[in-house]
Amino acid sequence: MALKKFKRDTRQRQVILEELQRLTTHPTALELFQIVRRRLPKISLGTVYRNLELLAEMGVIQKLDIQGSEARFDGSASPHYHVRCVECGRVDDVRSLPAEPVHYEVTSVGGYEIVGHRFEFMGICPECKRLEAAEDAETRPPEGS
Amino acid sequence: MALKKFKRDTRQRQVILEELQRLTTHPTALELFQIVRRRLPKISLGTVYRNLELLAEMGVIQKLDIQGSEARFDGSASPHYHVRCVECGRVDDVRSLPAEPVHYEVTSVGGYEIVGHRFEFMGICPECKRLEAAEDAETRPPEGS
DNA sequence: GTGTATGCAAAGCCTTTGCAGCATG
DNA sequence: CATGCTGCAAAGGCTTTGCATACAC
Repeated sequence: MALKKFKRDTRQRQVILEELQRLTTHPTALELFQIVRRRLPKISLGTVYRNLELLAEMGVIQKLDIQGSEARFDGSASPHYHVRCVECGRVDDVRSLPAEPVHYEVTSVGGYEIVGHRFEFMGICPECKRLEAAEDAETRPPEGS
Repeated sequence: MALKKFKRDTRQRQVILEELQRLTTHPTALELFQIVRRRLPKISLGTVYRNLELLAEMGVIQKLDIQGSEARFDGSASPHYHVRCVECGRVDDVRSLPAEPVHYEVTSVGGYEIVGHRFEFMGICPECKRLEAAEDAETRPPEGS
């Protein structure tokens, strides 16, 4: 759709995009703000929100509405799914699945004209699994430490 | 399992559940509050939130975290997917799909232990399609025919 | 009687927005 | 230079929560 939505190429916008694309962690606006602030100490959170919204509208990045979480942002615009750790909230990419599981099979549902879909996984990340295992090992035997 | 999470059977809880189960519209907390208030004029929004949360935890109802929308609630606990109208925001059930499209095929993703998934459709509801068609007919001068 | 649930209202969180000055094209 | 963008801070929308009281058991 609209690719030239904005007119100016500001330093703030550059850095926000750069840092987001450098990350693989799908940060929240606040997290990204804190990172960007290391390079631009004067930047405001509002500017981060405004630019993320803009870049997402342009299709340069993706805004992720992950369940039970604030908005997170993905520096990659290519369609792919995500897994969210139900323990710690981190979000990772799922690149092992095709991005069109059933969408194209379902063009009409109950009178709706389907225009898209959302699909995401909930799981327990390796780190949290490790911690759980450690806790179990600690809890099970009678305490002794 | 965790069915007896709460101790008391209050009138507020009864009415909230009754009204939610009567509806097929997946109301927001506020919408349900306004409906319930017709029967219990003194009820507070906080009570509605607390009970919805509780009932969802118990598995009696479902809390839906639909994209780009406040939380909505579904009086049915049976797993099924939803379609959200991108125009007007209404949410309907999708009962024509099995509730396990790929989840059971994906027990592990990038080191995650998968415990669930979310899947929802975006579309244009019949009503909004009708309105769009009407607008088009109005905007576009009738040609030829 | 005891302790959970309620009503009320304030507070919390994330996000958006109004405004005046700044910097980009 | 014109004006889109920024920083600041206040406001907004949804949800949660502290507290004293009411009520289910």
